[in-house]
Amino acid sequence: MSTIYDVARRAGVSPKTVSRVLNSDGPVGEKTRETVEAAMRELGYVRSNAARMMRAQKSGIIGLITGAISTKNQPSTQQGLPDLYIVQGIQRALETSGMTVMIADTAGRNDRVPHLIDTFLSHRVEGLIYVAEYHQEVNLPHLPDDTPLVLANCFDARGTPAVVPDDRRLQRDLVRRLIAAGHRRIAYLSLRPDMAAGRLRPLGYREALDEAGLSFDPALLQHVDFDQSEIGPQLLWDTIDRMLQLEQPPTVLCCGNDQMAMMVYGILRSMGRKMPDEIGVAGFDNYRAIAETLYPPLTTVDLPYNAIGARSGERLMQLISGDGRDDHSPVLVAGPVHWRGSVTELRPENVISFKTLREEKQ
Amino acid sequence: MSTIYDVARRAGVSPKTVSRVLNSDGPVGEKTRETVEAAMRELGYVRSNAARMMRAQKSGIIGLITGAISTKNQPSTQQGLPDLYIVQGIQRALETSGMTVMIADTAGRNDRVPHLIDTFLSHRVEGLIYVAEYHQEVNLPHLPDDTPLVLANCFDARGTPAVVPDDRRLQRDLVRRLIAAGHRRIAYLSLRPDMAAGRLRPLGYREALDEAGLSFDPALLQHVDFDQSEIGPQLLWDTIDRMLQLEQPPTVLCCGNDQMAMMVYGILRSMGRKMPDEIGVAGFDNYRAIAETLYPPLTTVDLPYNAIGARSGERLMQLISGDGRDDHSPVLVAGPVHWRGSVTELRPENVISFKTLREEKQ
DNA sequence: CGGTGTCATGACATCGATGTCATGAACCGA
DNA sequence: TCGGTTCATGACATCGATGTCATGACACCG
Repeated sequence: MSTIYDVARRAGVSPKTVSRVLNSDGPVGEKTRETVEAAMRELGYVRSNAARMMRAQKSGIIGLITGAISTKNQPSTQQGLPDLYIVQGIQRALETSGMTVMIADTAGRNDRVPHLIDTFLSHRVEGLIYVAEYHQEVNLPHLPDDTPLVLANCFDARGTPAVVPDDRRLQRDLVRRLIAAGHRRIAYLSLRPDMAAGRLRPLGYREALDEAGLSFDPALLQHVDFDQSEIGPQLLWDTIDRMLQLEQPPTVLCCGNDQMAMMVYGILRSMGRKMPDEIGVAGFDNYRAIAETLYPPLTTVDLPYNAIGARSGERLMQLISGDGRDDHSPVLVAGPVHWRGSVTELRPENVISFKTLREEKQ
Repeated sequence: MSTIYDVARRAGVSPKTVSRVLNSDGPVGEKTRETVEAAMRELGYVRSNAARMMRAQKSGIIGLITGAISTKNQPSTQQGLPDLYIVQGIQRALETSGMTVMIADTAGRNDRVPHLIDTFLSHRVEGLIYVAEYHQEVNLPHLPDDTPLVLANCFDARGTPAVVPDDRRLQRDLVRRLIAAGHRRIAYLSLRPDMAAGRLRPLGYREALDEAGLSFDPALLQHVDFDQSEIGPQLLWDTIDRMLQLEQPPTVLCCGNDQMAMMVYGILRSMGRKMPDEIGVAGFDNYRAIAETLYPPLTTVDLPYNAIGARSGERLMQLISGDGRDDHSPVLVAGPVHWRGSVTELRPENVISFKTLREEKQ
């Protein structure tokens, strides 16, 4: 591959002049510039990043550590593709910055993280983002102080800058909307409580109930470990069955995520329940491949992974430029409710007394 | 960040000796080695890739170009996450090679590909892999001859080394299996014929019918552009409705992919058809998030994107080492049929005459 | 017309790791 | 004991781009 020297020789100028043309540094004569540009074209010259970076002491590289790529063939993924969308958002946020994003994958093994960090450091990355597959607490090895780090979709105990979903608010918004549609008996099939989502979302659920003056019925809030491959569906079936046997059965089932909702569709139909007229279903995530393809399409709330990524990227650029290095409060991100065919708006006479609530929603 | 010189000074040796410790090059005295290693530890030394690569004229970097990350929020993704799994496979294949994989995303815009290639060349990648989101023909800009390129999940007219799914064989294997299970009226809801998959898979379908001596009924093979967001579901509904009205209706519906199958589940149930007893459904891709979560679980055939990635990685390493540079035949990859609850094995008395076929399947 | 500035260009050093060659010490066999 | 060998180490050049400083050619001003 040709170098700046080759170009210089061919154009009959000094390497420095070629460099000037490349970077529009100092002044270059019009004719000289053209000769040099021609030479570069003819040789198919591409500037060496290694040499450049070495001189400049800046790599222009952002390192991204994620399991997005390799963890996606678990027996059944409990969530959508959060980390993937996050990565996408990061790329979008950084593409205007001129930085090159390097992605490294953990291959599902957290013990490889230190090694990946080392590789990145050897490339002298200017910043690192660690992306978790679901909202959780993590504990990364320490980094040299001059390399900023942002945690996306996770947080740690050291107060490292983090960007996480606002689970509580999202669930609250969704339930608010269901209430505004006239629903009063709202069941919630939650994720395992050892996950951040399984802890925070029920809080939002209750918050919405409280606001509307609806009493909380413990029988309607159940944690279901639905993605255990064997007994998961059975657990889900039993839980739903029990709820439907209640004296005042729910009119909507809120699911921990869209994938659980998909499973619930099959179960309700096997039970002979008509959706959405007899019973509605709501998801969480707005995992479009599912939410829009299911029949009827799924009402759900948008966990904006893209935005989480984008905000992470922005936060990192901020840190690189030296700003907000001692701001330790996490960035919370939320998204809109998507109202689709899987939940009925109950008849107006039921809804009318909640007019105010409904307006507030907007 | 500290350099080899800092380490040398601290250890009281020359930089070259430090280099020798790092690379286990020439001989180093036991005590010297320990001193140097201690110095490195104390300084938190990490070797600079830029300098190394510059000297060595080798980057140890493989470039990956894909839309895997950004294309995943199309209104409804027509396929699973093929390119993602492919990327995963590539990583797995390359992780033992000591190469660093750099992933660049097209952000859904093919016009950015030349720019990405330039970026990679400026990093002096030792090889490139282009990953397509679905099996198709592509046309990339020319590369300098000394940088090898492999096409994954796509091919071009120039005979660039390529690794693609064996769509024809996969569909044939699936239909063979259905026939072995006793099915005779097998409908095929195919993808658009302008996609490689929409052309090749019907060939496999017919091949399996021919083998078994079953006559081909054109009424049972329909191309459905199901992922047009508005009319898609309606088209699918009408097509299925028409097929079920036939004098001899099908006993199984083969779908162009698992996502179409998911939609078909909803439609059949809305029509009041019981699955799998009245009618079976089969998919394509073994997109597990769908196939295993649907109720009942989906019978489908495994399009092994992982393997496509792995083979691509291996092929690239081969090219880099100089082997098989003039082998232009594409690598074809297939996977197994996954038999799940969405299709019934018809009663033995129906099946018995096909014993031979059934045995052959194994 | 000499001095001062601007413009266009080049010589040279530098970034960090490492290949090449040189040097000195210890060691070995004859 | 001496020439040859191996071992341990260092001096120096090199990779390609670019920052710093220098140089020569004009132009402009008083």
